[in-house]
Amino acid sequence: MSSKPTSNVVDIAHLRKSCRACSLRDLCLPLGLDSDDMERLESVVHSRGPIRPGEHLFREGDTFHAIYAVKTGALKTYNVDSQGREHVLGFHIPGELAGLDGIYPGKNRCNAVALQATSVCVLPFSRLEEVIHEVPGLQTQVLRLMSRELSASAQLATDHSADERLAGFLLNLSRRSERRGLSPRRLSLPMPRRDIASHLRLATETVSRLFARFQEEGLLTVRRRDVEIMDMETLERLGTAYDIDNGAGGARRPQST
Amino acid sequence: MSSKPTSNVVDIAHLRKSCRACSLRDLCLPLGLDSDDMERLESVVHSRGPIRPGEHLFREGDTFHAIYAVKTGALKTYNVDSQGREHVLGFHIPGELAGLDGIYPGKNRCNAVALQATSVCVLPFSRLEEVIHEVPGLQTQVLRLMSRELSASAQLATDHSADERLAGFLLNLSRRSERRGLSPRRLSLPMPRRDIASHLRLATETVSRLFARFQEEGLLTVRRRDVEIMDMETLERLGTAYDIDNGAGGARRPQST
DNA sequence: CTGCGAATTTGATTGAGATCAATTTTCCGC
DNA sequence: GCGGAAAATTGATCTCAATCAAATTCGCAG
Repeated sequence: MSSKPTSNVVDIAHLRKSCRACSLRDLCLPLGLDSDDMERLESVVHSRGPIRPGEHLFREGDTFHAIYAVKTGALKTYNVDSQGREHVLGFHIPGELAGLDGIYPGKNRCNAVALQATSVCVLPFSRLEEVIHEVPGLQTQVLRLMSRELSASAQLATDHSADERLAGFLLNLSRRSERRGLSPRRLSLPMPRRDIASHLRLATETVSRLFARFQEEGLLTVRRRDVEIMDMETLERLGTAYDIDNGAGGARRPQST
Repeated sequence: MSSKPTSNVVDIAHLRKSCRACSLRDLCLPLGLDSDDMERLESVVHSRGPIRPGEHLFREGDTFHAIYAVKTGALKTYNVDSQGREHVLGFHIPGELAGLDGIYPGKNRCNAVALQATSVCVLPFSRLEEVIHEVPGLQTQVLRLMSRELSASAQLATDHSADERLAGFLLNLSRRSERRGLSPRRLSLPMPRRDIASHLRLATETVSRLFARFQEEGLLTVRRRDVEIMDMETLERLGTAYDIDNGAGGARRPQST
Protein backbone atom coordinates (compact mmCIF):
# COMPACT_ATOMS: atom_id res chain seq x y z
CA MET A 1 0.00 0.00 0.00
CA SER A 2 3.00 2.29 0.31
CA SER A 3 4.18 1.55 -3.22
CA LYS A 4 4.38 4.47 -5.63
CA PRO A 5 1.00 5.44 -7.04
CA THR A 6 0.93 5.03 -10.82
CA SER A 7 -1.38 7.95 -11.39
CA ASN A 8 -3.39 10.67 -9.77
CA VAL A 9 -6.50 8.54 -9.92
CA VAL A 10 -4.95 5.97 -7.65
CA ASP A 11 -3.94 8.72 -5.28
CA ILE A 12 -7.48 9.91 -4.99
CA ALA A 13 -8.75 6.39 -4.51
CA HIS A 14 -6.24 5.88 -1.77
CA LEU A 15 -7.13 9.11 -0.06
CA ARG A 16 -10.77 8.24 -0.10
CA LYS A 17 -10.21 5.05 1.76
CA SER A 18 -7.65 6.44 4.11
CA CYS A 19 -8.57 6.37 7.78
CA ARG A 20 -6.25 9.31 8.32
CA ALA A 21 -8.19 11.44 5.87
CA CYS A 22 -11.59 10.21 6.98
CA SER A 23 -13.95 12.66 8.60
CA LEU A 24 -15.28 9.81 10.70
CA ARG A 25 -12.00 8.82 12.28
CA ASP A 26 -13.02 10.13 15.68
CA LEU A 27 -16.24 8.12 15.72
CA CYS A 28 -14.98 4.91 14.30
CA LEU A 29 -12.28 2.35 14.97
CA PRO A 30 -9.34 4.74 14.42
CA LEU A 31 -10.28 6.82 17.47
CA GLY A 32 -7.27 7.23 19.69
CA LEU A 33 -4.74 5.80 17.23
CA ASP A 34 -1.67 7.67 16.10
CA SER A 35 -0.84 8.11 12.45
CA ASP A 36 1.39 5.02 12.27
CA ASP A 37 -1.24 2.79 13.83
CA MET A 38 -3.91 4.21 11.56
CA GLU A 39 -1.73 3.35 8.62
CA ARG A 40 -1.57 -0.23 9.78
CA LEU A 41 -5.32 -0.30 10.11
CA GLU A 42 -5.70 1.15 6.63
CA SER A 43 -3.65 -1.68 5.24
CA VAL A 44 -6.43 -4.16 5.94
CA VAL A 45 -9.39 -1.95 5.09
CA HIS A 46 -11.00 -1.65 1.72
CA SER A 47 -13.91 0.36 0.52
CA ARG A 48 -17.18 -0.88 -0.90
CA GLY A 49 -20.10 0.91 -2.39
CA PRO A 50 -22.26 2.57 -3.18
CA ILE A 51 -24.77 -0.04 -2.13
CA ARG A 52 -28.21 0.84 -3.43
CA PRO A 53 -31.23 1.11 -1.14
CA GLY A 54 -32.71 -2.33 -0.57
CA GLU A 55 -29.49 -4.12 -1.48
CA HIS A 56 -27.98 -6.43 1.12
CA LEU A 57 -24.50 -6.14 2.54
CA PHE A 58 -24.66 -9.54 4.20
CA ARG A 59 -27.23 -12.10 5.21
CA GLU A 60 -27.93 -14.27 8.19
CA GLY A 61 -26.14 -17.59 7.85
CA ASP A 62 -23.45 -16.28 5.49
CA THR A 63 -19.95 -17.22 6.51
CA PHE A 64 -18.66 -14.40 8.63
CA HIS A 65 -15.52 -12.87 7.22
CA ALA A 66 -15.67 -9.15 7.82
CA ILE A 67 -17.13 -6.39 9.88
CA TYR A 68 -18.27 -3.18 8.25
CA ALA A 69 -17.99 0.49 9.08
CA VAL A 70 -20.57 2.80 7.52
CA LYS A 71 -19.03 5.76 5.68
CA THR A 72 -22.12 7.34 4.13
CA GLY A 73 -25.78 6.38 4.04
CA ALA A 74 -27.42 4.03 6.51
CA LEU A 75 -27.92 0.32 7.14
CA LYS A 76 -30.49 -1.61 9.06
CA THR A 77 -29.82 -5.02 10.55
CA TYR A 78 -32.66 -7.45 11.06
CA ASN A 79 -33.64 -11.05 11.70
CA VAL A 80 -36.43 -13.14 10.31
CA ASP A 81 -37.88 -15.52 12.87
CA SER A 82 -39.20 -19.03 12.32
CA GLN A 83 -42.63 -17.63 11.56
CA GLY A 84 -41.38 -15.24 8.92
CA ARG A 85 -41.69 -12.10 11.03
CA GLU A 86 -39.00 -9.47 10.56
CA HIS A 87 -37.33 -7.97 13.63
CA VAL A 88 -35.22 -4.86 13.16
CA LEU A 89 -32.20 -5.10 15.45
CA GLY A 90 -30.68 -1.73 14.76
CA PHE A 91 -29.73 1.09 12.44
CA HIS A 92 -26.19 2.00 11.51
CA ILE A 93 -25.19 5.47 10.43
CA PRO A 94 -21.78 6.84 9.40
CA GLY A 95 -19.02 6.02 11.83
CA GLU A 96 -20.77 2.97 13.21
CA LEU A 97 -19.92 -0.72 12.86
CA ALA A 98 -22.10 -3.60 11.76
CA GLY A 99 -21.60 -7.35 11.84
CA LEU A 100 -19.89 -7.70 15.22
CA ASP A 101 -22.39 -10.32 16.31
CA GLY A 102 -21.13 -12.71 13.64
CA ILE A 103 -17.72 -13.20 15.25
CA TYR A 104 -18.80 -15.82 17.71
CA PRO A 105 -20.39 -18.49 15.62
CA GLY A 106 -18.44 -17.62 12.47
CA LYS A 107 -21.68 -16.98 10.64
CA ASN A 108 -23.57 -13.75 10.32
CA ARG A 109 -26.38 -13.65 12.84
CA CYS A 110 -28.48 -11.09 11.06
CA ASN A 111 -29.16 -9.50 7.70
CA ALA A 112 -27.84 -6.06 6.80
CA VAL A 113 -29.56 -4.01 4.13
CA ALA A 114 -28.98 -0.46 2.88
CA LEU A 115 -31.71 2.06 3.65
CA GLN A 116 -30.13 4.66 1.40
CA ALA A 117 -27.24 4.70 -1.04
CA THR A 118 -24.52 3.54 1.31
CA SER A 119 -20.78 3.09 1.22
CA VAL A 120 -18.85 1.11 3.79
CA CYS A 121 -15.34 0.19 4.83
CA VAL A 122 -14.84 -3.56 4.80
CA LEU A 123 -12.67 -4.91 7.62
CA PRO A 124 -11.77 -8.53 6.86
CA PHE A 125 -11.86 -10.11 10.28
CA SER A 126 -8.87 -12.43 10.18
CA ARG A 127 -6.59 -9.60 9.09
CA LEU A 128 -8.24 -7.23 11.53
CA GLU A 129 -7.52 -9.66 14.34
CA GLU A 130 -3.83 -9.55 13.47
CA VAL A 131 -3.75 -5.78 13.45
CA ILE A 132 -5.66 -5.63 16.71
CA HIS A 133 -3.00 -7.82 18.15
CA GLU A 134 -0.21 -5.56 16.91
CA VAL A 135 -1.82 -2.29 17.96
CA PRO A 136 -2.80 -2.13 21.63
CA GLY A 137 -4.77 1.08 21.11
CA LEU A 138 -6.90 -0.68 18.55
CA GLN A 139 -7.55 -3.53 20.92
CA THR A 140 -8.81 -1.08 23.49
CA GLN A 141 -10.98 0.66 20.94
CA VAL A 142 -12.54 -2.57 19.70
CA LEU A 143 -13.34 -3.67 23.23
CA ARG A 144 -14.89 -0.28 23.94
CA LEU A 145 -17.01 -0.30 20.83
CA MET A 146 -18.25 -3.80 21.54
CA SER A 147 -18.94 -2.89 25.13
CA ARG A 148 -20.95 0.10 24.00
CA GLU A 149 -22.97 -2.05 21.63
CA LEU A 150 -23.64 -4.36 24.54
CA SER A 151 -25.04 -1.55 26.69
CA ALA A 152 -27.12 -0.25 23.84
CA SER A 153 -28.57 -3.61 23.13
CA ALA A 154 -29.31 -4.30 26.78
CA GLN A 155 -31.14 -0.98 27.03
CA LEU A 156 -33.31 -1.94 24.10
CA ALA A 157 -34.32 -5.13 25.81
CA THR A 158 -35.75 -3.33 28.82
CA ASP A 159 -39.42 -2.76 29.51
CA HIS A 160 -40.81 0.70 28.79
CA SER A 161 -44.02 2.21 27.49
CA ALA A 162 -44.43 3.07 23.83
CA ASP A 163 -43.79 6.80 24.32
CA GLU A 164 -40.68 6.17 26.39
CA ARG A 165 -39.34 3.93 23.67
CA LEU A 166 -39.99 6.38 20.85
CA ALA A 167 -38.65 9.29 22.88
CA GLY A 168 -35.56 7.29 23.75
CA PHE A 169 -35.08 6.30 20.14
CA LEU A 170 -35.24 9.90 18.95
CA LEU A 171 -32.92 11.07 21.70
CA ASN A 172 -30.48 8.37 20.76
CA LEU A 173 -30.56 9.44 17.11
CA SER A 174 -30.14 13.02 18.22
CA ARG A 175 -26.97 12.18 20.18
CA ARG A 176 -25.59 10.18 17.31
CA SER A 177 -26.35 13.02 14.94
CA GLU A 178 -24.60 15.44 17.25
CA ARG A 179 -21.54 13.23 17.51
CA ARG A 180 -21.25 13.40 13.74
CA GLY A 181 -21.20 17.17 13.96
CA LEU A 182 -24.78 17.58 12.76
CA SER A 183 -27.60 19.29 14.53
CA PRO A 184 -29.00 17.40 17.51
CA ARG A 185 -32.39 19.02 16.85
CA ARG A 186 -32.97 18.39 13.17
CA LEU A 187 -33.14 14.74 12.25
CA SER A 188 -33.62 13.22 8.87
CA LEU A 189 -34.77 9.68 9.49
CA PRO A 190 -33.28 7.25 7.00
CA MET A 191 -35.87 4.55 7.72
CA PRO A 192 -39.60 4.14 7.17
CA ARG A 193 -42.10 4.03 10.04
CA ARG A 194 -42.45 0.31 9.67
CA ASP A 195 -38.79 -0.19 10.56
CA ILE A 196 -38.93 2.16 13.52
CA ALA A 197 -41.97 0.24 14.70
CA SER A 198 -40.31 -3.14 14.35
CA HIS A 199 -37.20 -1.93 16.11
CA LEU A 200 -39.23 -0.58 19.04
CA ARG A 201 -41.58 -3.56 19.15
CA LEU A 202 -44.57 -1.43 18.17
CA ALA A 203 -47.11 -1.43 15.36
CA THR A 204 -46.54 1.02 12.51
CA GLU A 205 -49.83 2.71 13.38
CA THR A 206 -48.71 3.24 16.95
CA VAL A 207 -45.52 4.95 15.81
CA SER A 208 -47.52 7.18 13.51
CA ARG A 209 -49.92 8.12 16.29
CA LEU A 210 -47.06 8.81 18.69
CA PHE A 211 -45.41 11.15 16.20
CA ALA A 212 -48.76 12.92 15.85
CA ARG A 213 -49.18 13.17 19.60
CA PHE A 214 -45.62 14.35 20.24
CA GLN A 215 -46.25 17.03 17.65
CA GLU A 216 -49.55 18.10 19.25
CA GLU A 217 -47.79 18.30 22.61
CA GLY A 218 -45.12 20.54 21.14
CA LEU A 219 -42.26 18.07 21.55
CA LEU A 220 -41.58 17.70 17.86
CA THR A 221 -42.29 19.10 14.45
CA VAL A 222 -42.72 16.14 12.13
CA ARG A 223 -42.96 16.22 8.42
CA ARG A 224 -42.67 12.73 7.05
CA ARG A 225 -39.08 11.72 7.70
CA ASP A 226 -37.90 15.13 8.79
CA VAL A 227 -38.13 15.59 12.52
CA GLU A 228 -37.28 18.67 14.50
CA ILE A 229 -37.01 18.39 18.24
CA MET A 230 -38.76 21.41 19.78
CA ASP A 231 -38.65 20.49 23.46
CA MET A 232 -35.49 18.55 24.18
CA GLU A 233 -35.98 18.70 27.93
CA THR A 234 -39.35 17.00 27.96
CA LEU A 235 -38.18 14.47 25.42
CA GLU A 236 -35.25 13.68 27.69
CA ARG A 237 -37.49 13.30 30.71
CA LEU A 238 -39.57 10.81 28.75
CA GLY A 239 -36.79 8.93 27.08
CA THR A 240 -33.82 8.95 29.42
CA ALA A 241 -34.31 5.44 30.67
CA TYR A 242 -34.04 4.29 27.10
CA ASP A 243 -31.01 6.26 26.08
CA ILE A 244 -27.52 4.89 25.91
CA ASP A 245 -24.97 7.64 25.84
CA ASN A 246 -26.16 9.68 28.73
CA GLY A 247 -22.56 10.56 29.41
CA ALA A 248 -21.59 9.77 32.95
CA GLY A 249 -22.53 6.13 32.91
CA GLY A 250 -25.96 6.38 34.37
CA ALA A 251 -25.30 6.59 38.09
CA ARG A 252 -28.21 8.56 39.37
CA ARG A 253 -28.29 7.96 43.07
CA PRO A 254 -26.82 5.26 45.24
CA GLN A 255 -29.36 2.80 46.51
CA SER A 256 -28.99 0.52 49.49
CA THR A 257 -29.33 -3.24 49.13
CA MET B 1 3.12 -17.40 40.98
CA SER B 2 5.59 -20.15 40.13
CA SER B 3 7.52 -19.70 43.39
CA LYS B 4 7.71 -22.69 45.71
CA PRO B 5 4.60 -23.12 47.82
CA THR B 6 5.39 -22.81 51.52
CA SER B 7 2.81 -25.36 52.57
CA ASN B 8 0.10 -27.66 51.43
CA VAL B 9 -2.54 -25.07 52.26
CA VAL B 10 -1.09 -22.70 49.72
CA ASP B 11 -1.05 -25.48 47.17
CA ILE B 12 -4.74 -26.09 47.63
CA ALA B 13 -5.51 -22.38 47.47
CA HIS B 14 -3.57 -22.14 44.26
CA LEU B 15 -5.24 -25.14 42.77
CA ARG B 16 -8.64 -23.73 43.55
CA LYS B 17 -8.04 -20.61 41.61
CA SER B 18 -6.17 -22.27 38.81
CA CYS B 19 -7.74 -22.02 35.38
CA ARG B 20 -5.96 -25.22 34.44
CA ALA B 21 -7.66 -27.12 37.22
CA CYS B 22 -11.03 -25.45 36.77
CA SER B 23 -13.95 -27.55 35.65
CA LEU B 24 -15.26 -24.52 33.80
CA ARG B 25 -12.23 -23.93 31.63
CA ASP B 26 -14.05 -25.07 28.50
CA LEU B 27 -16.94 -22.65 29.05
CA CYS B 28 -15.02 -19.64 30.17
CA LEU B 29 -12.19 -17.44 28.97
CA PRO B 30 -9.53 -20.19 29.00
CA LEU B 31 -11.30 -22.11 26.21
CA GLY B 32 -8.82 -22.88 23.47
CA LEU B 33 -5.73 -21.81 25.39
CA ASP B 34 -2.77 -24.07 25.94
CA SER B 35 -1.32 -24.67 29.39
CA ASP B 36 1.26 -21.89 29.10
CA ASP B 37 -1.30 -19.31 28.06
CA MET B 38 -3.65 -20.40 30.80
CA GLU B 39 -0.87 -19.89 33.27
CA ARG B 40 -0.48 -16.32 32.07
CA LEU B 41 -4.20 -15.77 32.43
CA GLU B 42 -4.08 -17.21 35.94
CA SER B 43 -1.46 -14.67 36.89
CA VAL B 44 -4.00 -11.84 36.68
CA VAL B 45 -7.00 -13.68 38.09
CA HIS B 46 -7.97 -13.82 41.70
CA SER B 47 -10.83 -15.46 43.45
CA ARG B 48 -13.59 -13.85 45.43
CA GLY B 49 -16.38 -15.28 47.47
CA PRO B 50 -18.53 -16.68 48.66
CA ILE B 51 -20.85 -13.76 48.08
CA ARG B 52 -24.07 -14.21 50.00
CA PRO B 53 -27.47 -14.05 48.30
CA GLY B 54 -28.59 -10.45 48.02
CA GLU B 55 -25.05 -9.11 48.29
CA HIS B 56 -23.79 -6.95 45.43
CA LEU B 57 -20.70 -7.65 43.38
CA PHE B 58 -20.74 -4.23 41.76
CA ARG B 59 -23.10 -1.34 41.22
CA GLU B 60 -24.08 0.96 38.39
CA GLY B 61 -21.85 4.01 38.36
CA ASP B 62 -18.95 2.33 40.17
CA THR B 63 -15.62 2.83 38.51
CA PHE B 64 -15.11 -0.09 36.20
CA HIS B 65 -11.99 -2.03 37.01
CA ALA B 66 -12.72 -5.70 36.51
CA ILE B 67 -14.87 -8.22 34.78
CA TYR B 68 -16.07 -11.29 36.63
CA ALA B 69 -16.43 -14.97 35.80
CA VAL B 70 -18.94 -16.93 37.84
CA LYS B 71 -17.47 -20.09 39.39
CA THR B 72 -20.37 -21.30 41.50
CA GLY B 73 -23.80 -19.90 42.28
CA ALA B 74 -25.56 -17.31 40.12
CA LEU B 75 -25.70 -13.56 39.57
CA LYS B 76 -28.32 -11.29 38.15
CA THR B 77 -27.53 -7.97 36.53
CA TYR B 78 -30.08 -5.18 36.54
CA ASN B 79 -30.70 -1.48 36.05
CA VAL B 80 -32.89 0.93 37.92
CA ASP B 81 -34.46 3.51 35.64
CA SER B 82 -35.20 7.15 36.39
CA GLN B 83 -38.57 6.19 37.79
CA GLY B 84 -37.18 3.62 40.17
CA ARG B 85 -38.29 0.59 38.18
CA GLU B 86 -35.93 -2.38 38.19
CA HIS B 87 -35.06 -4.04 34.87
CA VAL B 88 -33.30 -7.39 34.97
CA LEU B 89 -30.76 -7.53 32.16
CA GLY B 90 -29.56 -11.06 32.58
CA PHE B 91 -28.56 -14.01 34.70
CA HIS B 92 -25.06 -15.38 34.97
CA ILE B 93 -24.32 -18.98 35.87
CA PRO B 94 -20.99 -20.78 36.26
CA GLY B 95 -18.62 -20.28 33.33
CA GLU B 96 -20.21 -16.99 32.28
CA LEU B 97 -18.86 -13.45 32.44
CA ALA B 98 -20.42 -10.33 33.91
CA GLY B 99 -19.47 -6.67 33.70
CA LEU B 100 -18.39 -6.49 30.05
CA ASP B 101 -20.70 -3.55 29.44
CA GLY B 102 -18.67 -1.39 31.78
CA ILE B 103 -15.59 -1.32 29.56
CA TYR B 104 -16.77 1.46 27.32
CA PRO B 105 -17.59 4.27 29.65
CA GLY B 106 -15.21 3.13 32.37
CA LYS B 107 -18.11 2.86 34.79
CA ASN B 108 -20.29 -0.10 35.48
CA ARG B 109 -23.53 0.20 33.55
CA CYS B 110 -25.55 -2.11 35.72
CA ASN B 111 -25.78 -3.66 39.15
CA ALA B 112 -24.76 -7.24 39.83
CA VAL B 113 -26.19 -9.11 42.78
CA ALA B 114 -25.84 -12.72 43.94
CA LEU B 115 -28.96 -14.87 43.71
CA GLN B 116 -27.32 -17.67 45.65
CA ALA B 117 -24.06 -18.13 47.50
CA THR B 118 -21.72 -17.27 44.67
CA SER B 119 -17.99 -17.30 44.06
CA VAL B 120 -16.34 -15.55 41.16
CA CYS B 121 -13.01 -15.06 39.47
CA VAL B 122 -12.03 -11.40 39.37
CA LEU B 123 -10.28 -10.29 36.18
CA PRO B 124 -8.81 -6.82 36.71
CA PHE B 125 -9.33 -5.19 33.36
CA SER B 126 -6.11 -3.28 32.87
CA ARG B 127 -4.05 -6.38 33.55
CA LEU B 128 -6.41 -8.50 31.49
CA GLU B 129 -5.92 -6.15 28.56
CA GLU B 130 -2.19 -6.73 28.74
CA VAL B 131 -2.57 -10.48 28.79
CA ILE B 132 -5.06 -10.36 25.94
CA HIS B 133 -2.44 -8.50 23.99
CA GLU B 134 0.21 -11.11 24.75
CA VAL B 135 -1.97 -14.14 24.06
CA PRO B 136 -3.62 -14.13 20.64
CA GLY B 137 -5.87 -17.07 21.53
CA LEU B 138 -7.23 -15.09 24.43
CA GLN B 139 -7.97 -12.13 22.19
CA THR B 140 -9.99 -14.38 19.92
CA GLN B 141 -11.84 -15.87 22.85
CA VAL B 142 -12.70 -12.47 24.33
CA LEU B 143 -14.02 -11.22 21.00
CA ARG B 144 -16.09 -14.38 20.63
CA LEU B 145 -17.57 -14.13 24.07
CA MET B 146 -18.48 -10.49 23.58
CA SER B 147 -19.94 -11.26 20.19
CA ARG B 148 -22.05 -13.99 21.72
CA GLU B 149 -23.31 -11.63 24.40
CA LEU B 150 -24.22 -9.21 21.65
CA SER B 151 -26.33 -11.78 19.82
CA ALA B 152 -27.98 -12.85 23.03
CA SER B 153 -28.83 -9.32 23.97
CA ALA B 154 -30.16 -8.52 20.51
CA GLN B 155 -32.40 -11.57 20.65
CA LEU B 156 -33.85 -10.37 23.93
CA ALA B 157 -34.76 -7.06 22.39
CA THR B 158 -36.94 -8.64 19.72
CA ASP B 159 -40.73 -8.74 19.73
CA HIS B 160 -42.35 -12.01 20.73
CA SER B 161 -45.43 -13.14 22.61
CA ALA B 162 -45.25 -13.98 26.29
CA ASP B 163 -45.20 -17.74 25.71
CA GLU B 164 -42.48 -17.49 23.11
CA ARG B 165 -40.38 -15.46 25.51
CA LEU B 166 -40.80 -17.86 28.41
CA ALA B 167 -40.24 -20.89 26.18
CA GLY B 168 -37.12 -19.27 24.74
CA PHE B 169 -35.86 -18.41 28.19
CA LEU B 170 -36.26 -21.97 29.41
CA LEU B 171 -34.65 -23.38 26.29
CA ASN B 172 -31.77 -21.03 26.73
CA LEU B 173 -31.30 -22.14 30.34
CA SER B 174 -31.54 -25.71 29.21
CA ARG B 175 -28.72 -25.26 26.69
CA ARG B 176 -26.58 -23.49 29.22
CA SER B 177 -27.25 -26.26 31.71
CA GLU B 178 -26.28 -28.86 29.16
CA ARG B 179 -23.06 -27.05 28.32
CA ARG B 180 -22.09 -27.32 31.95
CA GLY B 181 -22.56 -31.05 31.77
CA LEU B 182 -25.88 -31.01 33.60
CA SER B 183 -29.17 -32.31 32.41
CA PRO B 184 -30.87 -30.22 29.73
CA ARG B 185 -34.24 -31.43 31.00
CA ARG B 186 -34.04 -30.79 34.72
CA LEU B 187 -33.56 -27.16 35.61
CA SER B 188 -33.19 -25.64 39.02
CA LEU B 189 -34.00 -21.97 38.60
CA PRO B 190 -31.77 -19.78 40.75
CA MET B 191 -34.09 -16.77 40.49
CA PRO B 192 -37.57 -15.90 41.76
CA ARG B 193 -40.54 -15.44 39.40
CA ARG B 194 -40.33 -11.70 39.82
CA ASP B 195 -36.86 -11.64 38.24
CA ILE B 196 -37.85 -13.90 35.37
CA ALA B 197 -40.80 -11.60 34.76
CA SER B 198 -38.70 -8.46 34.79
CA HIS B 199 -36.15 -10.02 32.48
CA LEU B 200 -38.85 -11.05 30.00
CA ARG B 201 -40.81 -7.80 30.31
CA LEU B 202 -43.79 -9.57 31.85
CA ALA B 203 -45.73 -9.31 35.08
CA THR B 204 -44.94 -11.84 37.80
CA GLU B 205 -48.52 -13.09 37.57
CA THR B 206 -48.18 -13.72 33.85
CA VAL B 207 -45.07 -15.83 34.37
CA SER B 208 -46.86 -17.82 37.03
CA ARG B 209 -49.83 -18.39 34.75
CA LEU B 210 -47.60 -19.41 31.86
CA PHE B 211 -45.83 -21.99 34.02
CA ALA B 212 -49.23 -23.33 35.00
CA ARG B 213 -50.38 -23.46 31.40
CA PHE B 214 -47.18 -25.07 30.13
CA GLN B 215 -47.66 -27.71 32.80
CA GLU B 216 -51.30 -28.31 31.84
CA GLU B 217 -50.25 -28.68 28.24
CA GLY B 218 -47.66 -31.28 29.18
CA LEU B 219 -44.63 -29.16 28.24
CA LEU B 220 -43.22 -28.97 31.74
CA THR B 221 -43.45 -30.29 35.22
CA VAL B 222 -43.06 -27.34 37.52
CA ARG B 223 -42.60 -27.44 41.20
CA ARG B 224 -41.62 -24.04 42.47
CA ARG B 225 -38.10 -23.48 41.16
CA ASP B 226 -37.58 -27.00 39.91
CA VAL B 227 -38.59 -27.37 36.31
CA GLU B 228 -38.52 -30.51 34.23
CA ILE B 229 -38.93 -30.20 30.50
CA MET B 230 -41.31 -32.95 29.35
CA ASP B 231 -41.76 -31.99 25.71
CA MET B 232 -38.58 -30.47 24.38
CA GLU B 233 -39.77 -30.51 20.81
CA THR B 234 -42.85 -28.39 21.38
CA LEU B 235 -40.90 -26.06 23.64
CA GLU B 236 -38.38 -25.61 20.86
CA ARG B 237 -41.06 -24.90 18.32
CA LEU B 238 -42.43 -22.19 20.59
CA GLY B 239 -39.17 -20.70 21.72
CA THR B 240 -36.70 -21.08 18.89
CA ALA B 241 -36.94 -17.51 17.70
CA TYR B 242 -35.90 -16.45 21.15
CA ASP B 243 -33.01 -18.79 21.63
CA ILE B 244 -29.40 -17.90 21.08
CA ASP B 245 -27.27 -20.95 20.72
CA ASN B 246 -29.23 -22.78 18.10
CA GLY B 247 -25.99 -24.01 16.68
CA ALA B 248 -25.87 -23.35 12.96
CA GLY B 249 -26.25 -19.63 13.18
CA GLY B 250 -29.91 -19.43 12.43
CA ALA B 251 -29.99 -19.55 8.65
CA ARG B 252 -33.32 -21.07 7.93
CA ARG B 253 -33.97 -20.36 4.31
CA PRO B 254 -32.55 -17.87 1.88
CA GLN B 255 -34.89 -15.04 1.14
CA SER B 256 -34.79 -12.84 -1.94
CA THR B 257 -34.38 -9.08 -1.62
C1' DC C 1 -49.01 15.86 -15.92
C1' DT C 2 -51.14 11.47 -14.65
C1' DG C 3 -51.87 7.36 -12.40
C1' DC C 4 -50.41 3.61 -9.60
C1' DG C 5 -48.38 1.43 -5.64
C1' DA C 6 -46.23 2.16 -1.34
C1' DA C 7 -46.05 4.70 2.87
C1' DT C 8 -48.46 7.08 6.17
C1' DT C 9 -52.24 8.64 8.71
C1' DT C 10 -56.62 8.24 11.00
C1' DG C 11 -60.54 5.77 13.04
C1' DA C 12 -62.99 1.74 15.28
C1' DT C 13 -62.55 -2.40 17.76
C1' DT C 14 -60.22 -6.15 19.99
C1' DG C 15 -57.20 -8.61 22.85
C1' DA C 16 -52.90 -9.97 25.39
C1' DG C 17 -51.05 -9.06 29.24
C1' DA C 18 -51.03 -5.60 33.23
C1' DT C 19 -53.00 -4.38 37.38
C1' DC C 20 -55.66 -4.93 41.43
C1' DA C 21 -57.07 -8.11 44.91
C1' DA C 22 -57.14 -12.26 47.61
C1' DT C 23 -55.50 -16.66 48.93
C1' DT C 24 -52.24 -20.32 49.51
C1' DT C 25 -47.70 -22.18 49.92
C1' DT C 26 -43.12 -22.05 51.31
C1' DC C 27 -39.28 -20.70 53.77
C1' DC C 28 -36.94 -19.50 57.99
C1' DG C 29 -35.72 -17.81 62.45
C1' DC C 30 -36.85 -18.71 66.97
C1' DG D 1 -43.08 -27.17 65.50
C1' DC D 2 -44.76 -22.31 65.32
C1' DG D 3 -45.50 -17.70 63.48
C1' DG D 4 -44.76 -14.39 60.21
C1' DA D 5 -43.14 -12.61 55.98
C1' DA D 6 -42.02 -13.33 51.29
C1' DA D 7 -43.07 -15.88 47.14
C1' DA D 8 -46.21 -17.88 44.27
C1' DT D 9 -50.70 -18.75 42.63
C1' DT D 10 -55.37 -17.72 41.22
C1' DG D 11 -59.22 -14.74 39.93
C1' DA D 12 -61.54 -10.35 38.21
C1' DT D 13 -61.08 -6.32 35.68
C1' DC D 14 -58.86 -2.82 33.00
C1' DT D 15 -55.76 -0.65 29.64
C1' DC D 16 -52.42 0.13 26.26
C1' DA D 17 -51.16 -1.01 22.09
C1' DA D 18 -52.38 -4.40 18.31
C1' DT D 19 -55.27 -5.35 14.72
C1' DC D 20 -58.59 -4.44 11.26
C1' DA D 21 -60.22 -1.11 8.00
C1' DA D 22 -60.26 2.97 5.18
C1' DA D 23 -58.72 7.23 3.53
C1' DT D 24 -54.79 10.27 2.21
C1' DT D 25 -50.47 11.56 0.76
C1' DC D 26 -46.28 10.82 -1.48
C1' DG D 27 -42.87 9.20 -4.85
C1' DC D 28 -42.11 8.20 -9.23
C1' DA D 29 -42.36 5.82 -13.91
C1' DG D 30 -44.27 6.66 -18.12
